Amino acid sequence: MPAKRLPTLEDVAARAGVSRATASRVVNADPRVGRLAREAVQEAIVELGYRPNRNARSLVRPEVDSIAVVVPEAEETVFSDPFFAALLAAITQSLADSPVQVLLAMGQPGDSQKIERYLRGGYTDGAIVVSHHKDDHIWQVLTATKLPAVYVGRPYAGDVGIPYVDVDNRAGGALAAQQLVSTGRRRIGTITGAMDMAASEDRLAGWREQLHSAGLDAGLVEHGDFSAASGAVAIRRLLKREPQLDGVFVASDLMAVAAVHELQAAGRKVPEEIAVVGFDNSQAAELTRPPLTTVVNPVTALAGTAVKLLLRLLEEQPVESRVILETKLVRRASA
Amino acid sequence: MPAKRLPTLEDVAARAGVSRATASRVVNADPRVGRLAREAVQEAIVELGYRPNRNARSLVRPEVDSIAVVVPEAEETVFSDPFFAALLAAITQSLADSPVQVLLAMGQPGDSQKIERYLRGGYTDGAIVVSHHKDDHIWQVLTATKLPAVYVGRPYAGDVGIPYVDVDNRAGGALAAQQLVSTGRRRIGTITGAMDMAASEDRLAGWREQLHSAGLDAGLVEHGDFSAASGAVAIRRLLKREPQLDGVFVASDLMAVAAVHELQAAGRKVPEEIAVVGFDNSQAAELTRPPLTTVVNPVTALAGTAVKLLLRLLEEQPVESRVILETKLVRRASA
DNA sequence: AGCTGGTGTGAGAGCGCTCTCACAGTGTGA
DNA sequence: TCACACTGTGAGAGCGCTCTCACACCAGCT
Repeated sequence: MPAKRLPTLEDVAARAGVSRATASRVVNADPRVGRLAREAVQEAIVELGYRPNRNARSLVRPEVDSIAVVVPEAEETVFSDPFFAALLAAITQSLADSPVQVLLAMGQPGDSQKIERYLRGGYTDGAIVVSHHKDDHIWQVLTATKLPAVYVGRPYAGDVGIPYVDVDNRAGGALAAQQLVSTGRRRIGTITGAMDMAASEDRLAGWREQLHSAGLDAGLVEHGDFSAASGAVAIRRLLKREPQLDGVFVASDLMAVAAVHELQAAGRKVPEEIAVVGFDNSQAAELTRPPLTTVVNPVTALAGTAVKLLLRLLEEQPVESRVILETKLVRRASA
Repeated sequence: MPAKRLPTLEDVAARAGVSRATASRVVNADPRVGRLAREAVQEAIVELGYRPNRNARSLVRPEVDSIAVVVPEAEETVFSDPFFAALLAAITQSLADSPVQVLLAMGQPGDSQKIERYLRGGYTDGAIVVSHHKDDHIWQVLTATKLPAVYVGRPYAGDVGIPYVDVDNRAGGALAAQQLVSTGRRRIGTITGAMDMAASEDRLAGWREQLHSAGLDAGLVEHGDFSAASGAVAIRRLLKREPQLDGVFVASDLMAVAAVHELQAAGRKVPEEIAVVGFDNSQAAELTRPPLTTVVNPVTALAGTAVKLLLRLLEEQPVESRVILETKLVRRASA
């Protein structure tokens, strides 16, 4: 029930005493308009409070005007997890100078229906999917509707015909393990992320590989879910299983910080008695005591690459089917 | 250059051997369609990867489909400041069950041009403006284009004809001061937020009022800008001006946590030697040591009310011109 | 047989805009 | 003087969709 109809270009044109075409030219800053007509139109726009109808414009001039950032996680998680926050900031940032809008689509990981409906609904021109879980069917929707999309993080299902950017998680896990091994740790555990995500698998695989080649036991694995709480629980389990634990690789800084607190509460000195290596190199890694040795997750590059790939996809240009970014270890006090 | 034209409803209809009208009915789940026709259309949709064109639909059926959350702050700030993060999460959350999309418009506080262009551009049906500064002209744009909008936080310019929701910042400041006074503090300072924002003014006014009525000096004021760094700087200045400082009200938890750390680094015991009261009751207030006594900023209610008001505005229903939410003090260890 | 009402379907208008095309008006050079 | 280009403007088609209206068809009644 649009009680008061918004002013249209037609109204503006009528008021300015010109044709709709001329009014349109003024709105779009077309230079071939006479001084008088231009001023009359501009005046009419102000008087009527005219605001172009984006839908009508997009209908006739089909340009890219929005991309969705899809995060199949609960809203609180998205805004409180520093990795997502940083990623979102970086994505928005890298689109700041373009007229492309960023839409945020979130939702419980279990219930991806809402997101799927969203993607099918034609709300957006393209999608960047972050934090993909094993069980969601997002990629199938993307494929079925041919919606241009890019994943951040390798899709669990493997190559599904959608390009992705990822950090070399396997190498990262190996780097972390190597740091622990090379500083003389011998009873090394790991706390993984949610195991329905490829990143968790890869980090674990890298850690395992490295321990094996050092001839160490790679069985001290506990599964977290990337949340702080799960990090605390996991380290307690690990300690119970192996009281002599002297090193641990934690698959995210958020969990690592929680684990360190837990260790300190249990009277264990970090790093003297037990070394901790995190993953992400988030701000928390720097601020916590002791500062966290951690594997760099190059969020800005990840976001930038994803945006670049998607924009190319939207222009129908060929793109790499995957881009793997290198990682490195930042040595601080915790290991 | 749309090389491959996307399938339209016309294409679907042709493939299914029905009219466009019938295809449209199937897409919109209109029950008055025969079994055969329905199945044929559904099949055609899958085969063609059809996805409705939102613009065309919105053109003819003008419904609310997106609202913008406008935050005139830098992207990093928005995602790292817990107040914004919580507010965004709450806004998104309260729109989660409606088909309304949330658009995020951010930008440097100084340069509100980008945001203004955005609001004028007809990208959205309504706006929730958060963190309004004295110098931005956002409200003028909103008024000029008659874009339905709601402010979170009293607009600096006062009543500008745009409804707003706010917490009672003045009462909050008074509450904080009262807590300090009533626990025997006598040399009480305050660290304000950015002074080009109404919230900062109001919190300061409440604090000042309370000190006056207790017969205490209300001159120990240092200005921050709501960032952690500014909190640290301000507390140092305060200590320099008044080494006997025994209480301080900090206008946000983020600054308060930084101030506490700074105090501890300077060897002052909190709360024994100096009591600290924050504002926001963010998660950090609970987690920091000692836990922060702080004034509650009811983020969820703020967000919910703003959304409710805006939706009513969009339905052309009358709304209150302002809603002021009550606040209270949460007593923890820091004061 | 004719009438009524319900059901499924199609034709076509029109949402607000852009853009092509045509054309009037004004110089400019042969 | 006429042909020519160039500039500014308007008429009108059409983007993909929804929705009204009309109508064909069939059942069940008189």
